[in-house]
Amino acid sequence: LYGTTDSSKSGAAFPDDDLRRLLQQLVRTGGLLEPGHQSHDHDGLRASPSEVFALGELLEAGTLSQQELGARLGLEKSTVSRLAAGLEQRGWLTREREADDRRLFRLGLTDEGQHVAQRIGDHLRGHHTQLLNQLTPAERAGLTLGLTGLVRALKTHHDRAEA
Amino acid sequence: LYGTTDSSKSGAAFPDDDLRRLLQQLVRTGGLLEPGHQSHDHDGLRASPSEVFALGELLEAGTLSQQELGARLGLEKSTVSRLAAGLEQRGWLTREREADDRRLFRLGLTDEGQHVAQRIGDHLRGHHTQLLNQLTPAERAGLTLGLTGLVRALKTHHDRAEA
DNA sequence: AAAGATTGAGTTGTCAATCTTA
DNA sequence: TAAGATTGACAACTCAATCTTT
Repeated sequence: LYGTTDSSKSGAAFPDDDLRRLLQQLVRTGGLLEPGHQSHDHDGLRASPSEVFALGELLEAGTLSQQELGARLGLEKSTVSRLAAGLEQRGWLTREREADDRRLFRLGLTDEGQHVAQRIGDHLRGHHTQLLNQLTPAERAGLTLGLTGLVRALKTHHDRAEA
Repeated sequence: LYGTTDSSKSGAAFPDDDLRRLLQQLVRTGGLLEPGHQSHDHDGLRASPSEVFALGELLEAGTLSQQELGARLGLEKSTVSRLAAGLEQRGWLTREREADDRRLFRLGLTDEGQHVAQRIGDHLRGHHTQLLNQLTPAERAGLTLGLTGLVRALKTHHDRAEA
């Protein structure tokens, strides 16, 4: 995309064309989170990718406010609001007003929610492991190194835009 | 996500936890295509990420059917239908029924569409180059190697699911 | 039938405006 | 005022059903 054609016009010569192409392919194939599907079955349990992530974050953190969850997920507070409402309705999540500061909701997993999070987490782990096992050790090492740098670059870019 | 907690339960020990965490961060921060924004301004031109990609594909390919464009973009034919309609309305794209087989639309860029594609392409290239310049050479090399492998793995996974 | 494109319904997200508590 | 959460309007998808040409 925007790769081979007319590199003369931009004048500068972009040496990392290959890398850019790869990123685009990656984003498009998407498959990192089992793609295309906007929702997702594990053992008969249905959850959207964001719901899956949310359960994972809560399993890891114990309890979170909606804001905190939103920050971890990279989602708007409004999205988190509806997300949490949905999970609550399915009985996977509890929302209790904080005693100290009643503006906050404290989100936590129910017993069933923990069970679900655990099952889905295992499923995802397995899927990812299977994918990564198809890479050579050198590819895995390179990916780790490269993505670390890329995340750092994106983060500074993002932070700069906020200020 | 699903990383530190309770690795005992799955029994197998997942050695590539770091890599999985990185991928998740990447997907969430998203910023590869200038994130968060669901639409996107360049030089006063407004286009969604998919529209940007579509223009790029057409610039590269010359003409495409909607199916072909959808395949390259990883989008449903229905999405492509509305996408193409929108670009046509803005005067950036032409849709002509194929003479040989009138089921197909042959999509092509108008002169203005080519101009826009060129400008946006330059902008994107610049953005990506700027990002990648923040990486060390080793990180760039690793990223290229690792993503090549990952794209391959995702592709085989995807192909297997189709069959 | 089968293949390309379209249309309608539902999901997941954003952004902007509002409500509520501090 | 401002911070957390909610609501309403809209965008960009997917999926399933349909229309049109082969």
